[in-house]
Amino acid sequence: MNLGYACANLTLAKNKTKVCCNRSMVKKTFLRKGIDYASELALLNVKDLSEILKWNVANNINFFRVSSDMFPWASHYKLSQLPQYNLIKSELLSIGDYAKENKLRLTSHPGPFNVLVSPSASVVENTISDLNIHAELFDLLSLSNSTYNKINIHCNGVYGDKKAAMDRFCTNFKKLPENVRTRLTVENDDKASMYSVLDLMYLYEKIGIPIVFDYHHHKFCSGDLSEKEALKLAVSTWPKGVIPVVHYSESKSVHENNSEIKLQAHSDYINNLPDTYGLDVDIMVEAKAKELSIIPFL
DNA sequence: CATGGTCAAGTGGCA
DNA sequence: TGCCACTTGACCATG
Repeated sequence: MNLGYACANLTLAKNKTKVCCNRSMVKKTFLRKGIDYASELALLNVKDLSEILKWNVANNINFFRVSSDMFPWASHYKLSQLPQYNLIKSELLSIGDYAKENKLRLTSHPGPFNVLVSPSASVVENTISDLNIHAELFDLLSLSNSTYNKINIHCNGVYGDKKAAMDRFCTNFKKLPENVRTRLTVENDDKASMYSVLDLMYLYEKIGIPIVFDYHHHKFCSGDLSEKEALKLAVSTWPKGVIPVVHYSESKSVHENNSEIKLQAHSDYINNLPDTYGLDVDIMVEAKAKELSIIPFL
């Protein structure tokens, strides 16, 4: 069992050097400075990914979610067009080697704008483009073509008919290149009207895509399964030889005893680790305090 | 240099 | 209708 955290390291971010992997810019700046500046930021982001992974190794953390914002405005150019592409490429290659040597599990979680179930062709197009960028990054890192290095998404839409939406997911899944398809996973949602683990089994049965179980989301969308049942079902969708990933977080509203905050929002820290019911899983902790939240449990 | 308004993208729930 | 929440606040104009 490995514990991991997502995207950013607060300890390093507070350094004078401001280590971070999601330097970006607003639209106006992108229009003004263009791909040259995007390249500079991307190179800094990539170098800092290396710093974070080194810190992780030094602190016995070998599970980490890579930021989806490594390349600012990446959907507007090909990575190979970046002026510093060769430098970025070689840096990523060496990070990939480092990850392999140290048995680091790297995953990703593209944002809520990825909607493979969308009835809109342009939304699906943009989704495919974003997923491609994630896969290209993973290829440059020489990460495995399997859900060991998952690219995990939600369905992100229902439109009044889950089955029809999931059918579109299956259709669009077939349009994805191999380096995305082999890594793609789906996660249960945190709204009752959306996709429970049980709902997502429909996708698994049709296209064999593994399900990431999120403990916190399950509380809001159980599909009438107990936590144990839903976890076991999700774990059963993972291929042999790949340890399933689960997500764990706690409610900010409960932590801070503040009913103004939505129950779904994530707390800074966690009080417990989840019950894995004897299953071997890697736990991605989604807490605002990032690495600080898991240190007590290592 | 500190700070507050603002920021690409999709969706659903809620006040 | 507009804000919040979602895997992560960061950028940048202004004072």
